[in-house]
Amino acid sequence: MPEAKNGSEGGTAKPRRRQARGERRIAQLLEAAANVFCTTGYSGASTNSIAREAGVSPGTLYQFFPNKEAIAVELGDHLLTRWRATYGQAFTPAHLELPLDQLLDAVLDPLIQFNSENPAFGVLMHGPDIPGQVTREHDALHSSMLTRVEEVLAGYLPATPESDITRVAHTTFAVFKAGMDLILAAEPAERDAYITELKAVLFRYLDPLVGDH
Amino acid sequence: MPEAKNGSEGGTAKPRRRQARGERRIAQLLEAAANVFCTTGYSGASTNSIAREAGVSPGTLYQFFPNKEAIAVELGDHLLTRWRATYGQAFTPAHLELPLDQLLDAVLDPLIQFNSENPAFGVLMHGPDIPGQVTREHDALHSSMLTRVEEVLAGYLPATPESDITRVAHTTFAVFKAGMDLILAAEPAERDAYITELKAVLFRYLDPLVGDH
DNA sequence: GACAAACACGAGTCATCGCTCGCATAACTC
DNA sequence: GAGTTATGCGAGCGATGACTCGTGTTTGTC
Repeated sequence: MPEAKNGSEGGTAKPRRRQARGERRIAQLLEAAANVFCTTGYSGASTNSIAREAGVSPGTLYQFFPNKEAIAVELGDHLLTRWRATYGQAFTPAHLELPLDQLLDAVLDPLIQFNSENPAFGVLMHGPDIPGQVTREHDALHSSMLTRVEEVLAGYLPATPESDITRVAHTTFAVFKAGMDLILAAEPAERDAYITELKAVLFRYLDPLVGDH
Repeated sequence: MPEAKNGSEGGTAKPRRRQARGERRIAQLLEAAANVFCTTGYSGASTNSIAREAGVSPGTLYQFFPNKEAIAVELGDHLLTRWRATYGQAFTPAHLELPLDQLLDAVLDPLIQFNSENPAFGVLMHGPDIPGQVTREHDALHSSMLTRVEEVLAGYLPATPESDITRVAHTTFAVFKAGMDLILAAEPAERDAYITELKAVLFRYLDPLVGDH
């Protein structure tokens, strides 16, 4: 993916040298944006409110981002990169050798932890009013993860038609996401119980399919 | 619930006689609003776009609704009323006597059909940018349904602590909603397969709990 | 210290959108 | 038909929010 930090213009946009102060401001603004997006959603978040949350003026915000969408894109890129790393670890081949219950622990725990620590991820990826570019990047990631799950399932279910496997993968994903929302919405004291419950749903769903492995 | 069609004023707001033409316009506007809400979400829908979709002027829209929120409230009320009827039927005591697999068929099929025929319901009930009144009414409905499910579960699981039952009910709901989204997003040709898949998830989740009943 | 470039500010501009208002037409009552 | 009320229109008002611009300050370089 080409690191195109400078708006949407193709060619050689001026790469404007940043000072350390500027880099700090950018990080500050992105964190502020993550907070505001979490509480009000994307379209509910005004650029002025993001600037205020970050403790800077609107003009300063536009020193670093060409428009509101670019903030979401940049934040989405950061989160997406870190998410890719997280799920890359989660799907380690060693994990996939485990029996289903331990496999679920090994795969889900890092993913759950990531979403707990980065609630903006869910908001930005699944919100209804998100800019097109973020949606497209998320869709690409989603299908690559889907393919990964399908490959794993296909290993367990060699005789099953592809369309069935795809459906099971989609269903697994949807259940994970629903459980994730439940976990995030639960009181901290309840979270572990809901994590266990999500694993139970997926275990009982997948165990009969995986069967004797 | 008091049928308060006239804005939010408490007292005796003038009940303004409607002609048949006016009732037709209202229905037309509500249907237009449902369409626009489905495609752009609530906050993305401009009152002008709703009026345009209905083929009337903005002024005409405000002849019948005091403000944008009232449109969502009125539409939400209609859908909520019909939904209550639907799930009242679905949870018929006779259905609850059935073995789990048939119980799931009997309960879920009407609910799935309703959501398929009224996609605005899901958008309005679960959207992130919905006016407070709709949210509150939906929350009330949600907890009443939750209670209903908890009662059923408590009948099957007399020795289980209340907090566990609540968690199972929440989880069941979340899985249903996720499956519903999947069904609505699927190609029409795929829908039946996804309906079956949703039932499979819930059956395998609940069967070990319900056990020998 | 001198110069340039990056950073910071916040009042102001412009477009959008919820909503109003004056006026015209249609329908109901007598 | 006369009077009244409901319905219909669409230009325009006011508020909001994304974004700009003129100006001043800090940082880096020589």
